[in-house]
Parts: sequence; structure tokens; C-alpha cells
Amino acid sequence: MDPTSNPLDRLLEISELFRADMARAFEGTGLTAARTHLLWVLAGLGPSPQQALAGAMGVSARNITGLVDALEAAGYVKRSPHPTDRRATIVSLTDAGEVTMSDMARDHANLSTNLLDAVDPADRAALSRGLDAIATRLRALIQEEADAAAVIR
Amino acid sequence: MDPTSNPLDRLLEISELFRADMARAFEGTGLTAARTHLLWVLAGLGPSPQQALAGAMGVSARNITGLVDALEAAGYVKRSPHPTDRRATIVSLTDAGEVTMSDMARDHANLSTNLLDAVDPADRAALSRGLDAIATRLRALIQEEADAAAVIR
DNA sequence: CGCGTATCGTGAAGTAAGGTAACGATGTAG
DNA sequence: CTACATCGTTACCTTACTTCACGATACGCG
Repeated sequence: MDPTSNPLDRLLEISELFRADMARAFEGTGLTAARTHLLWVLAGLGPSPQQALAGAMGVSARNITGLVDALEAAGYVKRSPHPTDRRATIVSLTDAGEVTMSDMARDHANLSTNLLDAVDPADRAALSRGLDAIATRLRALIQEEADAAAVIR
Repeated sequence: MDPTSNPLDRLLEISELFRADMARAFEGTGLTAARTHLLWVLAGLGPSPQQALAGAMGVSARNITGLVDALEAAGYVKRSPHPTDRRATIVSLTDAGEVTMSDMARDHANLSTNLLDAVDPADRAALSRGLDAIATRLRALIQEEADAAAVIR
């Protein structure tokens, strides 16, 4: 009955809390959510041309230029020439960037554990299933909307 | 074992999906997440001075000026003089704004139902409890960090 | 080989959300 | 009445995005 206790509103609240927490965590590090996302993608792909990062992040190539500029200036990332394609530049993590990423992975794992600890063990499996179901449904809804919009065009 | 199936990652994914869905839903309406947030707060508070909106949204007064400018230009909101304090202006929803907000409330309720429908009825109570627990824990963690940061200053 | 076309990264310029600092107009307490 | 606080706004900065244009380069094809 409490209007703020339905799952949708809780999820929206949790989204907002994540956002606030990340903003706080990055204070003074020269990092931001977008830059960190790039680092995360880069750690997953390994050294990549900017084009590949744009594709993986679903963002324009121009935007990658700006994010890489900032990360390079802050020392997390470096640019080097592509060995065979002289148009392309390869972006890779610096040693400092690698360290940052492993710290981040550790923090991420800790947070995961910490949050899960807050949940009654008896509820965990259902929570996990429920979140999977919601994510799947959400993905489907967004896809439907995208298809509907495509027809109009 | 699947690294993408733990609750934290699911929650982050769901956050991202919400963001994408909202951005898509607002296309061509002159609305954005921030502007809609203001409308939402305004609908909750009723006609308010900009100061009150800034407080309620946790954002600078300057930013409210900009959001109200945009919403006023799009016809969702109007400014009128405060009856007793000539420094202040009162922001209120226009008729069009009221209609938009009730449409939005309806869509919100539909989405809530739709997403919950995707969850096995047997899992719903546990999901709800789990989300509450996670939100509570997250709030506590953020508070701790804020306190820790306050000590340093 | 040469030519057209596609691709890579970036300059230029725009939009949107945020922030701080300063200021004029006004309210309010002493 | 004078000092101080508050309200909204001007001016300016940052970050994250976009599109468009362009130079340099790769590449397929006749």
C-alpha cells in the first residue's frame, strides 16, 4: 500500500543511489562515470582502436575522442599508433590504469557482497530470479518500442 | 557462475535500461529526465517557489532557473509572482502540464504492473523484501561515506 | 596502376545538465 | 534605520553527448 515500496520505485531509487555513490566515489580522482565506463570497456576488450570503443559503448566516435583525451591527460590511458592501419590509434590502459581497474574490480566485488549480505538468505534466489525476469522484460519492452518507432519512420 | 548474473550487475543493467527507455520516451516532447523530474516534484509539492524546488531536487537554484525556463517555453509550467514575497516567483503546472503528469502517472503504473508481471508470483514478496533491504543498505553505505568524508574536511 | 569510396580520428559548433560567484531587489531582525 | 539573509538571475565553467565536415588513409575494382 505504501506507494514508495513497489519494486519499480525501489529500482528507480536504487538507480539514483548508484548514481550518487559513483559521483561521490570519483570525486577528486579525475574520473567520472563516463570515463570509468570507457576504462571498464577497455579492460574487457584489451587495447583497441577508438572506433571499437565507440561501438562497444554505443556512443559516437567523437565522444570517445574527448573521453580518451581526458583519461590520457589524467594518466589512465595511452594512445599508440595502429601497427598496420595508419588512420587508427590504439588506446590501452597505462600501468596506473591497470591498477585503478583492479582496485575498482575489488570494490565492485565488495559492494556486491555487501549488498547481497543485506538480503535474507532465504530471499536471495528469488531476488536474483526476479531481477533477471525484470531485466529481460525491460529489454523486450525497449526493443518493442524501438521496432514500433522504426515502422513510423 | 555467469559473471553478469549477480544481483549488483543486474541492478546496474536495469539502471541503464531505465535511462535508455526514458531518453527514448521523451524524444520529441521537449522533455528530458531532469525536466520531468522537476515536473514530478512540482506535482508533489504543488505550486512552489524555485528555491523549494532546488531543495527538493537537491540541485542548485541556478539549475532550477534553467529547467523552468525550458519547461515554461514548452508550455508545461508557468511562473507567477509570489503573493507576499516580491523576490520569489511561484512555479506551477499549466493545464497541459497537468495532463502530461497524469499521462505519466498512468504510464508509470502500467510499467510497474508490466514488470511485476514478468516475475514469478512466488518470487514477488522476496523480490520486494530484497530490494528494500538493498536500498536500505545502499543508503546506509552512502551515509557512512559521507560521514567519513566529513571527518576529513 | 589509378580512381572512387569507405573508414579513422578530430575540429567546429550545438544541446543539456550541472556547478560557482556575484549582484540587484527585496525581506527581516535588531 | 541599518545590517544581514534570501530569491532569482547574469555570467561563466565543466562534462557528456550530438552532428557535420574534413584530411588522411585504406581498399576494391577496372
